[in-house]
Amino acid sequence: MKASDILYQHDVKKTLSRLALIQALQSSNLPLSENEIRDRMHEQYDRITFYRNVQTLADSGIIHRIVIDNTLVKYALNCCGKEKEHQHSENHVHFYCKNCGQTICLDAIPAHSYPLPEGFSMTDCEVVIKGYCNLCTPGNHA
Amino acid sequence: MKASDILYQHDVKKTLSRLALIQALQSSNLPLSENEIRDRMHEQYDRITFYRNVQTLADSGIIHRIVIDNTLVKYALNCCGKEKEHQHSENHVHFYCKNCGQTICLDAIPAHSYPLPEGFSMTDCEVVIKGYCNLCTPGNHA
DNA sequence: TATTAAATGAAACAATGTTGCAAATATAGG
DNA sequence: CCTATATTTGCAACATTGTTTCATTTAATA
Repeated sequence: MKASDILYQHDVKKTLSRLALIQALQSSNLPLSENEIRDRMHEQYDRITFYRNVQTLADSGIIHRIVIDNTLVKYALNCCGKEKEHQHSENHVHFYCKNCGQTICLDAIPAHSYPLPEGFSMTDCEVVIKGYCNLCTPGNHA
Repeated sequence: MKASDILYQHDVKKTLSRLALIQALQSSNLPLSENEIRDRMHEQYDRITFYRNVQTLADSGIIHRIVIDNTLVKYALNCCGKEKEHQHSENHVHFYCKNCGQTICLDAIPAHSYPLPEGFSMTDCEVVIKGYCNLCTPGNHA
């Protein structure tokens, strides 16, 4: 889907930096870090605007934030760039390769539901699996 | 268990700042942030030493790190201060209250195992559930 | 096209995490 | 107990990440 249509459908103002940010994410089928997005945005990248826009786009449901650890955050378009019309499930599982850094949205795998203590309520469940991808798992030879 | 015994059993050198760090965590039955630990360490707290020691103690299996999000990390003793002798399970579930900030180790709940794509391998599974604790859930009146 | 509210980008700040290095300290051996 | 040695500590300086204020620019509406 066109970046401008995504913004329009989510009732978010169309600006050059937002279009460039969405297009950067669309140029990859994997979630990207700020640095990876910056490299794809070229001149359009401004750090302060970036922080504000990822907040705005996350709030409006266009993208989601994946916290790999306290020093690494990745961003991904909801619906992962596919043309699916149905709303992206917020609570799916993410995989991070500790060797190559590749991050994968396992959209097909919903986060398991865990029993909470009496009186507690849940709004989000974030699951990050760390390990090695098919290319980096010892013993696999690509 | 005494802090010095914990260090000895894990073959980590006994120093004042490590003892104070462990004792700070022992003084709470909930995981603590750096600031919460700092307040409990008083004069013994030094920021650089703190970062190095949490790394050392995590590597040796004495504590574990809970990344709530990119701007908030909590630390907890393995075995959660209880006198259990068995090794703490690395992959349990954590709960974070979005209202009061309280973080809870749900030690009894092992992280669910998720199917990975062919050729992938897992080393860690981090599950953070966010929501509201019993005191902060709307509708509950303490 | 003019109006208005929102978005941008610069500067300055705040918080978090890291590295190099000299001084201090913990353990092991005598 | 004392000395030797390797580790730990704490300072200074730096790097990265994220935020706030405010004047200017831009997008959407009438």
